[in-house]
Formats: sequence, structure tokens, C-alpha cells
Amino acid sequence: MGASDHGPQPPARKRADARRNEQSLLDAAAAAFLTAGVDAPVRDIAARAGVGVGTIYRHFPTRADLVIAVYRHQVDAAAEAGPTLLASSDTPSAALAQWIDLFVDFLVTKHGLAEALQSDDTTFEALHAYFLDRLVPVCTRLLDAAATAGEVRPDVAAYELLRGVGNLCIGAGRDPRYDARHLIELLIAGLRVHP
Amino acid sequence: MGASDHGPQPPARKRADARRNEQSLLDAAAAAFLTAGVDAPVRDIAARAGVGVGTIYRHFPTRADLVIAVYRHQVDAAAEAGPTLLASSDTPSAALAQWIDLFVDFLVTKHGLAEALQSDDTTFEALHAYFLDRLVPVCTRLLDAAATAGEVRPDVAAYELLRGVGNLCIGAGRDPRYDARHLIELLIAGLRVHP
DNA sequence: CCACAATACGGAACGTGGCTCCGCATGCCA
DNA sequence: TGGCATGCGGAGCCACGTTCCGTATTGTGG
Repeated sequence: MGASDHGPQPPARKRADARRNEQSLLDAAAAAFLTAGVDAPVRDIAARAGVGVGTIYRHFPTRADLVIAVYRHQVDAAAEAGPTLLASSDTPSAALAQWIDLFVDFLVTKHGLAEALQSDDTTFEALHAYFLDRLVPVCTRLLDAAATAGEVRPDVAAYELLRGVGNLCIGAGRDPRYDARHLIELLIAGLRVHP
Repeated sequence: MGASDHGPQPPARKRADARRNEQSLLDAAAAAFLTAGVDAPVRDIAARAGVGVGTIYRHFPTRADLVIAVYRHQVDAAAEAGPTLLASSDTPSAALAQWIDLFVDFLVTKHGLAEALQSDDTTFEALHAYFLDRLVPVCTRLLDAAATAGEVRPDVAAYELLRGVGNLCIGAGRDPRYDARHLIELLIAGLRVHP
């Protein structure tokens, strides 16, 4: 559900001010997320957008809805990059590595996103689900291709790998001594079938 | 600092009721952590212990202090297990693997601990520091031994490895599809020098 | 152009949780 | 037993999420 229809062709027309406010909120949220992370206080976001808190909840009932709306494009781009990479890379495992790099780039630059994705807070459940809906199929395809080519172990599920990578991104960029990419490289090395 | 003296020989005698309350609080906190995780509400812990909230803050000014006090023994045990394993194992890398297993066992059974350890919440800074103080030296020794024996890559710091393992433990046991141990096994496989 | 219903808005108000502060109780020692 | 250092309780303040409803705005049919 929810993973296929992202082009509301049948325009459920809304009032002009509503659309205006929705856009203001998206802009404000994006800005707030940048400086204060994805759990920036609701009131702050509302203030930035010049609206009342009620307006946020009307447009984005849960925080997850707001976060998804802000990052939807980038997540979709990552999803679409999968097949492209698979087609353009020398080997499936190279495509997989590049794709994961993309994913990491995304997570690492979004303050608090990786944390939120793994949080058990029910507020973020939908966020978790959205990421999985979009990315697990892509990752599965890359993983399958690499496994079929005998390049990686066949006993790792896309879900697990994605969560692992997501987890390793937590706290990246907050501590110079912690290099998430380095560990993810290790993880992928461990995934490889060694001669 | 704070990592070496854990036997207050010079007894800074406190009042009897103070010591009693401190113990009640430790018991109550341990129980609360078990059911509600390490961020169980302060008021709940106080109620369980039959004291006022002020008493908690007097004995344990920050949440980290309380968590540390509750888990101190187990962390110390993990620290002490390092050298023991190194002496009793066939190879340094086997000792390392076993030791990490121990660490994972600990983290996985403590609801919310792994999350707290990586949280950027300043409340938990001291917790993070305590774990590192105690465990980084031990892990460094294991890692050095294994690297010297040519069993693992020499370019991974104990700090990084511990944080990576800690991160991978986040959310373990909350989702049957996510097996932290499996990924950590992968990580360690990637750490190994392959023939 | 106007009236009026549908739609959307704002922000006061409530619940929860962390943390502080100070008047009061308690243990300790002489 | 008296006096006082030490420790205690919990009311109260703040920050934040979330709800709710009186009011304002929009767009449409007359």
C-alpha cells in the first residue's frame, strides 16, 4: 500500500490558502530539519511557516507524514537509481556497493533521520514503513543479482542489510572518530563471497 | 577519570536513610528499565522506590548516573572478560569474536540501552563516556593482538568497532526480521584478513 | 455583487515528562 | 535530649505533543 500511486492525477482540489500553507510548511520543515534535525519542535516549524500548530496537524497528522513529504523526492530518486546502477555497472556487486553509498550519503546528511528510522517511537512507524516499501524491493533486486552472480552471500535479506546500514549511519557526522562509511565498507566486505 | 576507582575504601559515610534510599532506587530503576527501558519516567522510578523525585536527582543527578550505577557490575564484568578470553582462546581473533558476543548479549537484553548509548541527547553523554572508558582499552588490546597475529585488518579502531556493534544492536529483539547478531557476524567477517 | 456553506485557520488548553527548589523531617553526635 | 547537618518530598515551572472549537477565508450559486 501507498508505494505505487505518487501522482495524484484526479486532483482533489483544495482551497488556495490550504495549498499555500502546505507548501510553506514543507519549506519550513525542510529548513528546521536541517538545523534541528527531524524532531524539531512542532511549534518552531509552525512559527517558521507563519501558521498555527493546528495547521500542521491538519496537513500532516503525524510527524512521519511530514518527514516523508519533505524527503519523498530523494527517497524515490534512490529507489530509481537501483535499476540504473545495475544496468550501468560492471558487476552486480559493484552496483550494490554504489547504491548503498547513495543511501548512506542521503542518511548521513539528514540530521537525526537514521535515528528516527530505527526508533521504536510509534510516531515514526509510517516513516520506517515508507522507506522499506520503497527501498527493500530495489535492494532485493541488487542483492539477488549479486548473489546469482556468486559475488555475495545468499543468506542476507535486503531488509536486514538496509536496517544494518541505517543503523551504522546513526551518529555519523557527530563524531570525527566515528566513520560510518568505513564500517559499512567492512559490512559489505563481510557480505562478499571470498575466493 | 572515574574509570579506575570503583571501591570507595575511604568511606564517605552517608546517613543511613540515604544509603537505604539509594539502594531502593537502584532496585526500582533496574526493575523499571527491564519493563520500560532505560528511559522509564523519573516519576515512575521514584514511585516504585517509594521516594520523591527530588531524591532521585540528589543521588543520581543525571539519568546517565543512574543507568551507570545499575549496569556498572555488568560493564565491569565485560571489561574483565577481555584479558581472560585472550588468554584462554586459541587465537586472538577468536577471543575478539567471543568478547563481542558477550557485549552484544549485554546490549540486546537491555531495552533501549543501545539507543541511549548512541543518542546525541546530552543526558546520556556520561553513559557513553563510561562505556568507552571501560571497554575501549579492552577492545583495543584484543584488536591489537588479532592484528599483530595478522588475523584482522589493522585499520579499524576499537572505538569505531564498538560503536558499530552498538549501533547494530539498536532495535534488536524488537523485530524478528532483524537479526543483529547476523549482521555483526558479517561485520566481523569483513574485519578478518582473507587469504 | 452578495450571501452562505464548506473549508481551513489559530492558538488556548490539556496531558506528560524532566528538573528545581525550599520548607520540613530525620539521623547523628555531644 | 537538644541542636544542626543532612536528606527528603512534591509542588511548581518549563518544554513539548496533541486536541478542539470559535473564527476567518474561500469559492460558488443566486
